Amino acid sequence: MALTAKKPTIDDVARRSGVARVTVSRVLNGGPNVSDAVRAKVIRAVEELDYKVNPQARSLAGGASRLLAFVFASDPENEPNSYYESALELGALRACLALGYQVLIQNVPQSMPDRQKRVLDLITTQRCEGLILSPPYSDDIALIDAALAQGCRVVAVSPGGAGCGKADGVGIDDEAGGYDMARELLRLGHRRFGFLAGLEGHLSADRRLEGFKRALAEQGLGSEAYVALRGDFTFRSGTRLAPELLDHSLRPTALVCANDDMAAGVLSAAHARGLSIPADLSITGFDDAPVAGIVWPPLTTVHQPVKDLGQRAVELLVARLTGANSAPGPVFELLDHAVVSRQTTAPG
Amino acid sequence: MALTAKKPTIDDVARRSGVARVTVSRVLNGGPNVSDAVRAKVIRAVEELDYKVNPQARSLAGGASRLLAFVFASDPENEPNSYYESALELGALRACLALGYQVLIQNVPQSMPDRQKRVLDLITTQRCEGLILSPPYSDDIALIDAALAQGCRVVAVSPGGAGCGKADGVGIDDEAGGYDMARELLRLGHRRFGFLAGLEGHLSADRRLEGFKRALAEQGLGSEAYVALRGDFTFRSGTRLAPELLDHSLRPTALVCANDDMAAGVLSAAHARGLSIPADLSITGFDDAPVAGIVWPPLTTVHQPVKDLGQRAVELLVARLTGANSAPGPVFELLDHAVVSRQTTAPG
DNA sequence: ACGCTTATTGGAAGCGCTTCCAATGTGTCT
DNA sequence: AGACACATTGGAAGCGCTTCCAATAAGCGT
Repeated sequence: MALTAKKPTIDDVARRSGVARVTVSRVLNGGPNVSDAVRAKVIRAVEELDYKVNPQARSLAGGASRLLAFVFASDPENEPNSYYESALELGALRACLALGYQVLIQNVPQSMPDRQKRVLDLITTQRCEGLILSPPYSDDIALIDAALAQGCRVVAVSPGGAGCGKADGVGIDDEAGGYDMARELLRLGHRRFGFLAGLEGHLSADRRLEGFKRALAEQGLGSEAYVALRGDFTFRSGTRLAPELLDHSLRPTALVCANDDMAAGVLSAAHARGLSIPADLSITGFDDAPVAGIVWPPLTTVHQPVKDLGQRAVELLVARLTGANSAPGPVFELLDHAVVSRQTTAPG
Repeated sequence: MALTAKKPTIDDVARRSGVARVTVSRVLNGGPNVSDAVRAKVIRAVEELDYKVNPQARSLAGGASRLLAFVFASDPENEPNSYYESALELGALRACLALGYQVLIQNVPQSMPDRQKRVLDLITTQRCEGLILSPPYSDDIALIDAALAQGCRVVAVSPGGAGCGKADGVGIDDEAGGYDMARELLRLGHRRFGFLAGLEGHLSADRRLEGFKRALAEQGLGSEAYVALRGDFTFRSGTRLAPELLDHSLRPTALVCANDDMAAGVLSAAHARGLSIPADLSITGFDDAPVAGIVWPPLTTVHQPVKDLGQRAVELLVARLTGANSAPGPVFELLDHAVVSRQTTAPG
């Protein structure tokens, strides 16, 4: 096996460029007070040697690990491939690449008994400086507080409630998303609805229901106009719960789902009982995941820029870490959503 | 903001347990030659202090970063959520958690001009000790050689060809998978086929076509019995290429796809032109991704244990790094596959 | 009881980098 | 011209850990 020549160190660069180690360090970190001539010399030496800083050494000396952690909750056994989380991760990865940070992906199912400790240990053990929390962790105040207390910055992705008060956040206006979707259905003439909500604790998803209710209320429609059930965001929970919604005495003409996977499940169940979609029943999702375009007919849904959420989350975090953002209170960044009308909705 | 008390160091533990720093280090690393009494004392001190080793310091001093890199190719713009890669990643994550390693996820689209350098830089820059290559990187001999030359261990996931000769690997027998699927279709009486292959360079996916051909050949069927096209593994490429397959003069009665996403696309296109599946046309996929159960009717496909592939990949890698595996040549681990007959296949 | 090996412990050095602070040089103000 | 600010450089210390090697204690045969 070809033994690798030892990697060049900062001292090699210093020697080669005829300056002190500390000067090289300054150049590497874009520090001030370096003359152009010296800077050029150093940069040339770096290139000639193909020198790369050792992040471990830098972290040890400087106290900054440039390590972020992205925590998501989905249970691999149930949901091996949640679009929402994959896309968030991809966005985070992309931003990290651009910013020179690294992100440790951590999958901590809600079902784990010691899940909070698990996340906190990650910070301690790996020396992560920042935490990106996806739902439902983004609403876990105790966790956020604990992380903050350890000096770890945190950003919540799509927090639904009070989480906003503690940490920075990114998200869309889920309430408005639910409202917009309901408005569209009302416009089409629907007056009796089924609503398939998400897992308990996912506050942002619950806000979709609230927006839905608000739109109904504007038309003078109250709780007599809909029946709501809770699924777990999976396709299977959609197929499982669809019958209960469809057979309800209310006889809904439209089924509104808190995400696309469940909507796909509902759609499948509707097919199975021979319903013609959208003629017999309108179905809507949320997220605009790939599955929305894959099912037949393609799903009307609410688009949200999930990849961008992941990206902005990292950017917010890094802004805090570098001090670029020194706002005293938490900042929340709102991204746009939009109803995408495809072919599972029709006049009711 | 509550300033965090400084984290305890190994010296704190040493002081507290009344031994030397080096002894604590020995206990922490499970080293030999530590008396039970001392070991117990140290462990107690560690617990009382809630001490965690600093991985950066350990890495700097010991030269082992315990960092792995997982490289995947999908272009986020096209395929934000490939089941195959997500599942691989999840498996890798799980194994890393168990083994005390960390994995850096790296998305390097094939379209990047300097993709190989990108991957190698990752090793150098982040000091990764091991590389997990998913297709098509698992067949990139130049990349594998370069990584190996840098002293980085590598394991190829589902290599299709010569990659096996250089690095350790895990995978299923893709050739047999293609063969088995074809056998099933032949058994159902089909004699004219369309085959939707994957992207060029994905050698393991190509082997599925080889297996398919072998099964046909066994029945005396040659190239007159099928028409093959190349897609890019996406749903969209399935819908796009389906017409060409269906309208071919051969008039295939079964369409065999190299993965489930494309099969779902083909299915969708078949629906669009009013075909009744599987009565008018049989369609099969490969992978047994969630989408296989989501489309209507559910897809007949070849199951492969993708999560396990990711997990075993990490385990193989770590075995090399720790010396647990010191086989002179590369080892290849074969996992099981199985045809899963659902409802897109019927007698032809 | 003596020299020997073997188990257990600790001292010291140093991984590659950043931090703090002192040492120069250069220009400006009065 | 002298004092002073400022820009530019380097020396030294040390981040928290592991490695190498020396030191001591304990066990054993004869």
